[in-house]
Amino acid sequence: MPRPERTVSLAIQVQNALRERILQGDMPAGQRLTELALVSHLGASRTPIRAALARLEQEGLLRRLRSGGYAVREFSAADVADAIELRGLLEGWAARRAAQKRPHASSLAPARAALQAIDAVLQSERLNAQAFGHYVQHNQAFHAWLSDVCEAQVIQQEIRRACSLPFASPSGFVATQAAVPRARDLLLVAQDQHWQILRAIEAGDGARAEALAREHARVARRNLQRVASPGGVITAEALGRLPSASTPSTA
Amino acid sequence: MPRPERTVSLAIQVQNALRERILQGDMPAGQRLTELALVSHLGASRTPIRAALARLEQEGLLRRLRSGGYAVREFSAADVADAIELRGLLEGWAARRAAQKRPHASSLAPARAALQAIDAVLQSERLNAQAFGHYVQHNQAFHAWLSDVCEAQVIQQEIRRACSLPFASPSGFVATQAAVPRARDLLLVAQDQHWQILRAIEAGDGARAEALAREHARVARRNLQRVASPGGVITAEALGRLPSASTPSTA
DNA sequence: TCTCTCTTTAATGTATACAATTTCTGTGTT
DNA sequence: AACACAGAAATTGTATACATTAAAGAGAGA
Repeated sequence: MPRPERTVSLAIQVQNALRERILQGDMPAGQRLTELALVSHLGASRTPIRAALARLEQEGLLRRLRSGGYAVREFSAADVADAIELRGLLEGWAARRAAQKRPHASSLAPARAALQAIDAVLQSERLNAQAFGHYVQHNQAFHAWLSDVCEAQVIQQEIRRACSLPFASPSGFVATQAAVPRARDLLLVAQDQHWQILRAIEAGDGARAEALAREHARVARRNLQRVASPGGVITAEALGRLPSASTPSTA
Repeated sequence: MPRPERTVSLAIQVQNALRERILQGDMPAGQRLTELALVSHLGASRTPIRAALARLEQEGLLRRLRSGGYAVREFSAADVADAIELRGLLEGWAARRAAQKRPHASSLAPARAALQAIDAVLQSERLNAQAFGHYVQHNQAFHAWLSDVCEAQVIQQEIRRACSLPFASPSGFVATQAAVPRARDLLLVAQDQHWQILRAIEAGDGARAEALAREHARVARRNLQRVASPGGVITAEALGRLPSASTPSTA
């Protein structure tokens, strides 16, 4: 019997559509989003649009204006780096907690499966777009598993929030790496860390698991620095079609 | 010239009123909140009430129901403990970052002032309600300073969110301690940690600052365990008028 | 008596009209 | 020319009617 085929509410559709457009860079950072303009662009009425805007603010993609309304949030290179480190911090906590809980082998199985799949992807020396897609998929699975095994609702929620900023998500910069010559080398390093995190959890070594997860996030930060210009400022071109990261308003 | 006397929107008023009632335990954990019921209770129309509900969900006090609508969120003792540890994790990050930044003496001044004020409060051997009030006030000031000096917007935001759960806030259990016989002793320990955190930051010792801040949060966790019953379950009576913590639905 | 289905009820989702506030603009004065 | 003020436009905040969907209950059949 098929699932009842849940129709998503208009508000969610609007939210997704707006997120897409913001992340694609269609709306420049700092720009104010007026509800009426969105009404004419998206077709929905103000009510679901208001709801979507509120949720996108909570997601971190918009910021509230003092006088009311919202604007596309601006991210400096420092903000992006901090967001990535935040994720590392939380995942590190999750890894330590998971190690302390001494999970059964059955709990470890999905992680092992995800990592074996990544191993398979990385076997070929040259990676095409499809290979990157597979990497992203199984990478997400591993990180999702990591936030699950700690069995701490509160932390899971924060990890989900931290990863909602696309450039902070575990696979945030993988797509941009597709163009980089030595892309595979970076993924190999990350994958080695994956295995070591899993082994540390298996062995009940919480401190090591935490340290590894933190270091693992720094790989993403290093990739960010490859993309950013020497001055530490992210240019729109450098980020390509990724997030709405831009120069901070003060600089 | 006085400030323009900003009138807060109805939605905010509703949000505050609802938060108050939830935290006072007027609405039992798990209870569904229907908009129409709130309309008749609070006088506002559905629109601002919907907005308030959405924001309270983001605050963590409500949870969304699959079928739509919201219910008062239930917190287990484990949830509360995790929330406290999350705060310690974030504040630890902030402390380390602050130490790495080597802040000027002028930046340290407000922290020193807050701690000296706490010292003054703790000098008397017997603490009355007013003394606890002062402790809470300056304790909040110190922790607010801690999240400020790290100068990382992203983290500040998360700390604010983590502290919005009242039992996870730095002063969450201070009020409940007022009844405990040796209350002052616990505060003395916490205050010593405050000074050591400040010294570590001053000395640029990031690792020590982080470890201290993490340990500092564990003081709050120990206080939680004093309040919780032996089985690890928080009873409504034990928590008194504090948060809407209750037994989890599964147990 | 149980269960399945249909009807009824109640709740949320959406659209829109109105109110209040903010922001811009043009004009007048100094 | 600079500033202040008033008015108009635009934008968000609020209320409410309507649509849609989930939940509850009644009734018939097994």
